Amino acid sequence: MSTTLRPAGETRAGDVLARMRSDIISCALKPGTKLRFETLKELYEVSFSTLREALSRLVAEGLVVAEGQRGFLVAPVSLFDLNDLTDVRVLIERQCIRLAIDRGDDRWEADIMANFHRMDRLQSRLGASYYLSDDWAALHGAFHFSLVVACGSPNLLEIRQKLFERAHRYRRMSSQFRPQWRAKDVEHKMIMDRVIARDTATAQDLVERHIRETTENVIAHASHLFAQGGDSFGRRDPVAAE
Amino acid sequence: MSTTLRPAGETRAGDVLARMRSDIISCALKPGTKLRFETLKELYEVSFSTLREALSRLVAEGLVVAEGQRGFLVAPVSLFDLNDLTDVRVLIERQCIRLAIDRGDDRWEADIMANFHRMDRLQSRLGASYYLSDDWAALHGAFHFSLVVACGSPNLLEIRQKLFERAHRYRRMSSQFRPQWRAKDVEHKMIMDRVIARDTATAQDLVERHIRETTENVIAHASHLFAQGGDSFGRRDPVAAE
DNA sequence: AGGTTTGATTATTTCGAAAATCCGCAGTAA
DNA sequence: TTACTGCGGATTTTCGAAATAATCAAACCT
Repeated sequence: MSTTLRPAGETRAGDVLARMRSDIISCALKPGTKLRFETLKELYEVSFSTLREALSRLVAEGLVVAEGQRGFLVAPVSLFDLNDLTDVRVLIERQCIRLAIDRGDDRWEADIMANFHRMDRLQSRLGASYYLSDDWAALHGAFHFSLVVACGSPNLLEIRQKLFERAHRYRRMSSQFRPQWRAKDVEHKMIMDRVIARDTATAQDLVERHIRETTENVIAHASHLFAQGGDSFGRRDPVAAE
Repeated sequence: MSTTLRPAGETRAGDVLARMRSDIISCALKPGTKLRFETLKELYEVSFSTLREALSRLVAEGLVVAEGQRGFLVAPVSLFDLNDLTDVRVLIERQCIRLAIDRGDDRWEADIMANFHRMDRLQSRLGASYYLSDDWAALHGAFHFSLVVACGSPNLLEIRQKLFERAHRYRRMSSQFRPQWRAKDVEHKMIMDRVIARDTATAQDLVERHIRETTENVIAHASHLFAQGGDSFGRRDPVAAE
């Protein structure tokens, strides 16, 4: 499971939260799985209350759903959710990019290049199967984050981060079946170039295409996974007020 | 405090969650307040673990912040946060309106009119101080929700709802100092008319103005409250990655 | 035979005590 | 005086058992 071995720093519940989040995103805990307390207690070596706290927070992040008095389960995946998620991500990411280009300074530009370089180097070191690596995924996430960090909006960044993580779960679902990923590195370089050139419109369009094409790839390679669950696939009730 | 007395239906933690959320939004629990467990245990008549679960969820909703191993406190307010919140709300709400107008059907239109009517009637019944009423606030929330419910995006609606609640806290902060609110009902009617007429551009602009003017009113009447806390006011560190 | 109620089993939810951690203060040394 | 260190009290965090609710199946009634 998760290889995070940092007992210090924060609370134990916070540690379990981070590990569970990682395990859900990486699909070590599969979508739709019932989360039984006894099982989890063994897996993460903590007690009921601590688990409950971690689960509660994951519910609010949308990675776990709570069913009345019938426990928790890993948030199911569906074609509908993936498409909806993609549309919302495009909206948020375009705004982030726009603001970041408006407000970013030299230090921001340098940070982007540094992050790209690290991602790029690891990519060539890992070869064709880089997309399976959790380390690469972390650097990939850091690169995309560095592009928008200068937007200056904590709220926007927080929303973006949660959506990014949920989307990562879908990417991860499909990656184990995908023989080879397309040349994302070229796209990343183009996005970086347009962002640093402060070419807002083009940068936004490139990022939107980047997101949408990834979603299309996921659907092409992993859509058969959505049907297996039985429930929660296809169109959801659109009047799902909270 | 909260007058919600429905012990049945959901779990006790869910009940406490709802009551605390209500109390924070209505400023019965003031921004920046330290949330001591002993105090809360008396207030809500539950035990540590149950409180902890409710608090954890509120953290993820942005209404409470957790400080390492030093407990929880009601999320502080600040001019910076209010402005940021407003900008993000405008982005989200404009998109919701656009999609709802695209996708809404007759039933949706009827629902909007019904909600407006209920809000409008209560408003005239309450007279000049309607903005102090929690009941009116609930109907006001329901009206705005009905405008966008047809957007068909669960993710968008969920984000919108959380932002709306956080904004409501700011509205509430200022309402106790505001001698009289401007004629919001006229604005609401105009928004409804343009939405039902499927006049997307105008409806979006009206909603944006509605949100921004409310924020300006809050700042005009309650900005002095932001300074009292001492910390967390004015510009925040823009590189506040999570 | 089909459907419903009852009761045993399993899982979740809640509780309050015990362990771990933090904060303030006094005492000491530089 | 200022900075560092160790103790006492208060608060948070964690734990596992007890209470509560849901599930499943067998027996019962229609």
